[in-house]
Amino acid sequence: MLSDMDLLIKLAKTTRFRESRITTSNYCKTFNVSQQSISRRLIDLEKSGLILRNPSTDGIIVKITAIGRSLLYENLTTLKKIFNEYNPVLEGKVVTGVGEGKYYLSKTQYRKKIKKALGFSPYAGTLNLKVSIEKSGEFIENLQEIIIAGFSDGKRTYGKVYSYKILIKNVKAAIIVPKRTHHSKDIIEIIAPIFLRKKLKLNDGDKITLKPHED
Amino acid sequence: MLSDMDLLIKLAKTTRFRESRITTSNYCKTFNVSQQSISRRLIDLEKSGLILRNPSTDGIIVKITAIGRSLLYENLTTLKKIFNEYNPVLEGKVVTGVGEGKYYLSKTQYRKKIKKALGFSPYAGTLNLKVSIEKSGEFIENLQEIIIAGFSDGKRTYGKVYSYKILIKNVKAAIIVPKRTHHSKDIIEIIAPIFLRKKLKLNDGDKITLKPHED
DNA sequence: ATTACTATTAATCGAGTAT
DNA sequence: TATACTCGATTAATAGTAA
Repeated sequence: MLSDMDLLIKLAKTTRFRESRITTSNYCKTFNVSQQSISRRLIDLEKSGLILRNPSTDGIIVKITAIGRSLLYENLTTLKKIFNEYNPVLEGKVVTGVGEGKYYLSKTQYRKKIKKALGFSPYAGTLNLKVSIEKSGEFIENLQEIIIAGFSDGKRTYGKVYSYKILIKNVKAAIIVPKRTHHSKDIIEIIAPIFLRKKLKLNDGDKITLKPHED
Repeated sequence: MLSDMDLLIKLAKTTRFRESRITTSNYCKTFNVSQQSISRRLIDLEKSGLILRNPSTDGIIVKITAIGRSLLYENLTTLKKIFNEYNPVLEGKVVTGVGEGKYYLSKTQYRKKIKKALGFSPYAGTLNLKVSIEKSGEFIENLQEIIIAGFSDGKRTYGKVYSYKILIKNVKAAIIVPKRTHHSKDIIEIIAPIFLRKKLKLNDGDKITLKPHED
């Protein structure tokens, strides 16, 4: 039985994510199904948003979409994890903070919740790193998410904060992402039990590597 | 639609290739199919030799077989190739030849065929490397196979030889595997247009790295 | 050559249920 | 509780063809 993923992998092998001409009669040989089936399944893949398709009497111009590509990449990551070949790191460059992490860390209730959730009392400032949006997205996606619940102090409500445990030069730390800025950004904020800038002698522009940290 | 690979990946994620207890009712939730379908599909996977299955009224003890594992690994390699993350190398240790390559290279007809197939006239000896059987198997499996046809000289017939283009310290060379010894061995034989031992100053015990070579 | 529609056949799924 | 059988319902695949 031919799965979507099988067909998508075959497409990726032959098109390499570029606009390419294929024919259903070619494909049906490799999967040992009918020409009609390949035709229908390609239409299905298009309906699912995994490929773009431009059929003609001369073949079909296909291109794997970003969604299709990320589905394939997700599969790759899964298989790497299965075979213990997944050792992700994230490179970042130290920048002077513009994030709102420091504000959050000034609230006692957040500090208490962070201590409970992450196991350390955070230093009252964040280390800000400039990163590749794409790479940080992928890195963070594969970390275990720990949610710091929001709260209300009577005057206003404070939103939840997403946190992700990491190691930064063997110091246990965490990336924090306030819910209201929970979208891809090129600056990430890091909290730690110590003043990272001082203890690790970091200056603006220094490159640093983050690793996942699981207990 | 649930494919064998989807189910096998899920099994690999939860069992990590160890004997583990699962239940069909648990699995059907993640795939959004019926309990009966998971049951039947697991039986199918067993019939295909991909898993071992020991059902009871308390669940099913499953274990992914070597065949199942290699199918998953093949998928990993395919996806790595798609995302250009596949840069295989093979480490070997120089040993004094015990292979039969030299005999083959003494036959003019083989030499002519090699020149035609690989694009170089081979030096009349082979460089022998001791390698890990498992790693060399995987390395060679992923190289393009070029067959040097066999022939007959009237007295006897000479079998075909499999060859695989490689780079050894940037020298274009090839692994050769005579058909009659075409099984996993811990010694591989390399031919090249030059006397590798002399030109690369190699001695027994020296470690060397092979890379694939495509034209 | 193609792609892909329609009608028919084949395979797969799931409800009910035995064990 | 499990697994997994039978069998009717559903879905997918193919043959024949139109475009």
